[in-house]
Amino acid sequence: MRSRRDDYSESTRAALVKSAVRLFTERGYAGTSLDEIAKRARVTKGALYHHFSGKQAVFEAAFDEVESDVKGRLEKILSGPEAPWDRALNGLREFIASCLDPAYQRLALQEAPVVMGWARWREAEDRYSFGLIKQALQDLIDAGEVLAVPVEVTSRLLFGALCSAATEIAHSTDQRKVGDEIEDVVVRLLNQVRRPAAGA
Amino acid sequence: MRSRRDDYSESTRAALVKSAVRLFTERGYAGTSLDEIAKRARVTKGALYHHFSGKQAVFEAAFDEVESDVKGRLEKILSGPEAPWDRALNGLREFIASCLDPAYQRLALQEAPVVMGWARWREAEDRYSFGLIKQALQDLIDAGEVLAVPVEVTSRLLFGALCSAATEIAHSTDQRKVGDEIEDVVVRLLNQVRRPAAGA
DNA sequence: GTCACGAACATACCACCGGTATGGCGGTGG
DNA sequence: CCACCGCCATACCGGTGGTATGTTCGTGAC
Repeated sequence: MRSRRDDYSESTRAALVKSAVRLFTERGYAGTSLDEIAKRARVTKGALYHHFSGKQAVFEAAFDEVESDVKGRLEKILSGPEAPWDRALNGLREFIASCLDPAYQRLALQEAPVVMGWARWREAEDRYSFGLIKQALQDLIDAGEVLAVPVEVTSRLLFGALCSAATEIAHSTDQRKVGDEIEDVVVRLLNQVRRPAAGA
Repeated sequence: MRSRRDDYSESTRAALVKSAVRLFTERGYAGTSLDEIAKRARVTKGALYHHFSGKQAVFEAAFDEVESDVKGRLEKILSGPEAPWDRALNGLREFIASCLDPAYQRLALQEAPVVMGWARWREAEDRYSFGLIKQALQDLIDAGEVLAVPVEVTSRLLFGALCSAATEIAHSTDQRKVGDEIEDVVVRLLNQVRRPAAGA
């Protein structure tokens, strides 16, 4: 039976993660102290170290929090009822939109590879956004919508391009304009590799 | 007149930068202490703080060191006597090769945006590799080799894709195979946007 | 030659932060 | 009702970035 204490414990842990996401997004990993994270969650460092093994673990929890959110929205779109090509396109737009979230931008895309180490980050990304992008590309190929390409490296190229572009959008003064430009270029490129038989 | 002391000073500064490049590459920015950097250069932290205003400044000096190297090699190729299309292709190969250098990989591409802050990093990149890529793309458009595209965002997409891909290559067990795959995909994409009149 | 001066360092010290050890409070199961 | 233990607070330590101060020695003026 789930006890009252379990509720309390989970609540403080969630508060710590929420606090960590906020502060890591605002000041970065190196710029935020554990005392600040704990203080914002109205506890002390002792509580933090009870729930997490260290600063890295706190970061990874914040990372999972942010990634899960994006993954959820992407999954919903990619498993929709539309045609494969349209699902991919909508997924693309959704991913770009997600990248505009400062938390996802800084935590998951910028700092995570440095803080967690590239290998661990890549492993984690395989279970989140990158994994979905790879899957979407594979689906397009299986459906005969696009020419056969090496899925792993192509999705890696696509992922890198989108992350870089999204950062550009996020920091530009006219987000709408830059966003449209990028979507335009990507769609044009995708249309180039689209199989003639499937196209208009 | 250049004094003996100036020689000494420049020598120790260079030794500090070299030491910083080495250690930042091996252990990352957060993982290396200023004492270590100074020790490897056979001086103390006092000397380091005489030449640099702080840890960030040391990192930026190391960053400039690595970037200048890559920029030099790229400039040589891009300003060669070959046709624009071939120069671009050779530049592409050279850039991918440069990305395999652990120092450039980790320092300039991975940690720099986090350590220097994205805005400052972007500003610096405009004067280094990214600036050259953007210029190369502009040249291709001016020469009528490829379709007109928004240069800024397209080169950003390309740059992001290449960096991401290069990291993938660097960490893969069979670098040759993955490298060839990536070059193949990129060249195929580029050929898609190549103007029919200019192509074969 | 020598002497004062300042650049080029070395040394000593401080504040802060990640991490650990220990103490105490209160919900929970028996 | 009580002993236990999870949950959390407090106290403390080592290391690190940064600063302030001391020391050496090449340099240029006389």
